[in-house]
Amino acid sequence: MKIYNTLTRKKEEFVPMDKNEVKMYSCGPTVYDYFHIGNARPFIIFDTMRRYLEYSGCKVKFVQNFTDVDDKMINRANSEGITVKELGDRFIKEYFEDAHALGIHEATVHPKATENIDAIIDIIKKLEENGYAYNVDGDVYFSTKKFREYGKLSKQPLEDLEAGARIDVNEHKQDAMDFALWKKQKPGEPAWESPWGMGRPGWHIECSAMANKYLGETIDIHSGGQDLIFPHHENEIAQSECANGKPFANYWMHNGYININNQKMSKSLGNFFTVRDIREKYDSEVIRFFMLSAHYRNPINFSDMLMEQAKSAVERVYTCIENLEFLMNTAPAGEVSADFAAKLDGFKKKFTDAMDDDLNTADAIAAIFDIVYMANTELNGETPKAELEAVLSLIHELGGVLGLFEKETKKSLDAEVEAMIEERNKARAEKNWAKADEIRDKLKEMNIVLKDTPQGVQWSFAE
RNA sequence: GGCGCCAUAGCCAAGUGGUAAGGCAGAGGUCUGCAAAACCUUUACGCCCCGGUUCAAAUCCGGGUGGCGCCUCCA
Repeated sequence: MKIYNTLTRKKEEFVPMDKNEVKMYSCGPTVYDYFHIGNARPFIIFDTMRRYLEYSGCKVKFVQNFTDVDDKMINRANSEGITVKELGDRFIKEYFEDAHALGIHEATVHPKATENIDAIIDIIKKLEENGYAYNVDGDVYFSTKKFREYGKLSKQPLEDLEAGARIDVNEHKQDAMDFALWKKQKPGEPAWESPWGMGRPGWHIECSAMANKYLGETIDIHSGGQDLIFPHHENEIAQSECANGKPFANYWMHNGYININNQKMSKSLGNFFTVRDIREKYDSEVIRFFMLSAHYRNPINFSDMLMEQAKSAVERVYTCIENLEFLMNTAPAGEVSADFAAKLDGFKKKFTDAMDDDLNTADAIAAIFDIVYMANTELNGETPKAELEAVLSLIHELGGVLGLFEKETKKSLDAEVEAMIEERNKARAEKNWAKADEIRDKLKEMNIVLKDTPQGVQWSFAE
């Protein structure tokens, strides 16, 4: 598999350090609010990455943190009149609700910053010992000038960064580009004991500490949104590599933004939609399909029209699945022919080739639509049951890698509906169209749509 | 000022040297009592513009134009 590595700005063959366990770290949410659709992109993308690695036979240790203490958390907790912990607990719960709905598997570990203060203090101590950190009256900073490679991820030499830096009003820092590792407690703020006095972790150190603690000094893949490249990921590299003297991450993956009218969606611009809100209008799989319908590094626009398009596309696949399930009822026995098996392998290869090429989910989805087209055009009442089963299972197998088409479609007809359909069939046989339509309308009110096909009456739930 | 990304049909979107995937929407048709679904056919002589390299360019190179992002918390 090839991965575009932000560190080298090239697509590279992915070679994990340990074939038996890929180590992945992805920056998780700051749990001060519901997450928005822009936040959801990396969650979905890297969940898909993880699923695909697992599908390919790798074991994956996937760590995604919760930032549950920082300025935003504190401000929000204050304005709501609750503690930072209460706020964090609440939105961690809300995160899981939305994440589960979106088919995002739980990470192997979801560490919280506040529960890893020891690890954070340890790494700051190491940085101090190694001469990269300095303490100014209880605030501890990282000295960027000491780390020669600072800027290697964002490809920005320190001098250029400094030239562009806005004035940071902080007389404690030795240099404008230095950043806080440990922040001295201010009145009313949550704080922990440390060698530098009461305080809390800085913005970037938690990821270095938790990646180290749960995955080791060097990890395979580190991922997140493009806006984290600088300064967050740059600082993580500085911290981890200066503390451990080893490369931090071998591959850096960054997803593009979700835009509204071609402008980045963000909390500060106020042009965002929460997943919670969108879920009221669209099925979660539609949201997921939308995310995966473009390459993860490209920006995508979000709009109702595009969601409607995604919805129709998802429905096309489900219609095909339902049709196949329907055909199964009366399918003749028989084996899967060699030709047919080869055909299915071809689809599978197209799918894995696409995924192997830097997670090209758009092409992978196209492979699934190729299967749909084949099923719609070539399969019918004569097709052996085994072949229908094979197609269905392939759609579910490949869909499962993307977290799509996983919904249960099997229905259990209750006796009442069955009787109504039977009654309508009788009416149709007698060419009593008025009565037939009346029954069909009644079923429609019950959210059941009928389709008259050469094989008999097929039905499905509307929507 | 520094670093970087993007530009493909009405809409979305793959494709990085070999002659334009896929989805949505539209049109015509098949099937049907009607409908729905499905299927078939059809929709870019061209991939922002201008040059260049090549037998061959959406794809590589140079120069433009337009849009966006990071450099400040941000996925």
